[in-house]
Amino acid sequence: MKDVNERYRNFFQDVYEVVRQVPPGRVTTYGAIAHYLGSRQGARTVGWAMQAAHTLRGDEFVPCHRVINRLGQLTGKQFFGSPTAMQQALEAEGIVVQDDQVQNFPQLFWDPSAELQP
DNA sequence: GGGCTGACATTGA
DNA sequence: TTCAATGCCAGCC
Repeated sequence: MKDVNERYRNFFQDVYEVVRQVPPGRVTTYGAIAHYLGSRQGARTVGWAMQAAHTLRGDEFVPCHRVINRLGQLTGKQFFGSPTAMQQALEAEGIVVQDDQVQNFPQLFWDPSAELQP
């Protein structure tokens, strides 16, 4: 609370933290992360954080392939270098992806606000 | 220094 | 019911 301004600065950091907490075989959405951060409509910024995240690596690695839109579509697959890399990554974890769309999405959905408590 | 864009989501009509 | 407009933050021109 002392630094409300810093909270925004940690927005990316917080996004990475949440995405890293996503267990294998599960997926989350931009809105869920944004809601967890306190900004429902900030989902757009979360997507921007993902773009910056895919440039990171090593300790800062973020499983962006587990982050998709609420429609279950692999919107950012094109940023993985290969249009199927994201799908391959998800399938490797047991997630069924068909036509760039995650099957049983509601079942695989992982809500940080519900699973992860602040 | 100011304005636009971007891997989305929610609300209103 | 569906379509359109709005809101958010950070990076880039």
